[in-house]
Amino acid sequence: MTTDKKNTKEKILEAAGEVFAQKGYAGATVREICDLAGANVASVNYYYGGKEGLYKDLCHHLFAEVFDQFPVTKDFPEGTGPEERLAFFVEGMLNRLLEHVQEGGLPKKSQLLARELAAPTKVMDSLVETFVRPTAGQALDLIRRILGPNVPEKEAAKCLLSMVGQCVYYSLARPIFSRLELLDLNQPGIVQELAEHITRFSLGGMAAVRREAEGDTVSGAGGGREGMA
Amino acid sequence: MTTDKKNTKEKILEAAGEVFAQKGYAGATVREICDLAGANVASVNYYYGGKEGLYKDLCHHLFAEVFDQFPVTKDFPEGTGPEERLAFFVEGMLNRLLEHVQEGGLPKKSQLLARELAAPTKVMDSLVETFVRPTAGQALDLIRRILGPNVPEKEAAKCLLSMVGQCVYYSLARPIFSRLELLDLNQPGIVQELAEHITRFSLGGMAAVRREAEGDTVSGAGGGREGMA
DNA sequence: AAAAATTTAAAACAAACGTTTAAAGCTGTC
DNA sequence: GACAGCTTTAAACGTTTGTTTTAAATTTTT
Repeated sequence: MTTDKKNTKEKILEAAGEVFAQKGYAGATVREICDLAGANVASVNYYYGGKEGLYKDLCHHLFAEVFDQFPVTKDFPEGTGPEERLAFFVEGMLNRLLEHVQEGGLPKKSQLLARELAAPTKVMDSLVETFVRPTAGQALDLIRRILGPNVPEKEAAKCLLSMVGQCVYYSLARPIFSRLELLDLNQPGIVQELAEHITRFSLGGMAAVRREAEGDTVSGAGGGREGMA
Repeated sequence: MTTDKKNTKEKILEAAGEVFAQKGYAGATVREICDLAGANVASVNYYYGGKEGLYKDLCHHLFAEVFDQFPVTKDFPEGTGPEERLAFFVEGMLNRLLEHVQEGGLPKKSQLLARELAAPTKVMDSLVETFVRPTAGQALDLIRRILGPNVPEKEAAKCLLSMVGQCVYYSLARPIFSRLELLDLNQPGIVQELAEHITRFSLGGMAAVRREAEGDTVSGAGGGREGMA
């Protein structure tokens, strides 16, 4: 009963993570996955019904894992302000995207996410509904509270995208800024450092959006909501 | 001498743009490209030395086109502040990434960029050196001027990534937020609207970073540098 | 221990891949 | 018109792809 050696099914899933992340869906081959798993070529069809089924199972497995591991909300004390909650959200989000940096593994989830963004498969639909939509809703609530009642809904959505965009970009654009030598993601504590930056940057950005919505005229006296974090 | 009908070579490049963007490098087939171009299967090898050569030529061709079409700097009047220059930069950058939205074509460049990010090929190196590095340098200069002398270089780099990250995200993450119905990129004037948002958001974010670097103590009196856009 | 169900294994499948080949078509110059 | 130099064509090349098949091995149940 699987005491020492793992299931063939699990070994295939693990190997698929490596190969799909590295080669993409089209680029990966069933043979390479099975070789890496030490299993026969026919195993993929036997356990997952084919290459496509394996890919879908893998995606859901990986995302469920990392979403479980890093929450973006928690039970704060009653009076906790939205700024502090946002900081926690950003750090959780960034951890989900950059988990591999600290754990020292291959960036499987980020790679698969990047590939799904570049070429959405059928998996994208279920991923968005299962994982992204709830998270986005939580973030939008926070953002609305920070922006106040005078900022239109559309502006709040743009702020959400601006904030999430930063998080995702640090994960996605690594091939670019590693070549530019702008930032070394491999130094210790980098994820928390980035989380702090993104939180500060985004709070500043949202303060500017709020000032704009509430009219520039009263900007002299501090706008009413920064400097109190 | 190519009066009406185009060169076979050019027709192949055009068809390659469609197919590579839609299917990716591994997913695209030489046969499909040639069929779409109305050319023989052997043409790709004849003109471009193979699938790989065609892909490289295509990438450079497309990026050169869009970088030419949308500059991110221009000759401003002498006294123009960095904020206004940044607004121009952001709009140019966003136009490069979302050009297809206004022109109503397929997002070939964005797709290819997304795919290169997800799985960098040899092309990524030359793309970064030819197109990205100069642009990043220009942006970093602007950002340094906005942040002032007290902000460390590393913080400036993070601000650059935060700003560029927003621009890229609006282009890259379309498969996600179109499913979330957060933002409709197809409405007229959306690119300029987003450019204004990103500029405002980023200036606010950088103001916050600057305040942090110059010490939070003097934050009460407005920080000294926003509200004058 | 025998029987049944599950899992692994090797081999073969047709289809599709990028590329090559060799011949035919074309265009311009002498 | 004949020759040379590009260009285009159809066919075939050897690989590699995902999947299927058939049988042996293993595990579970009786």
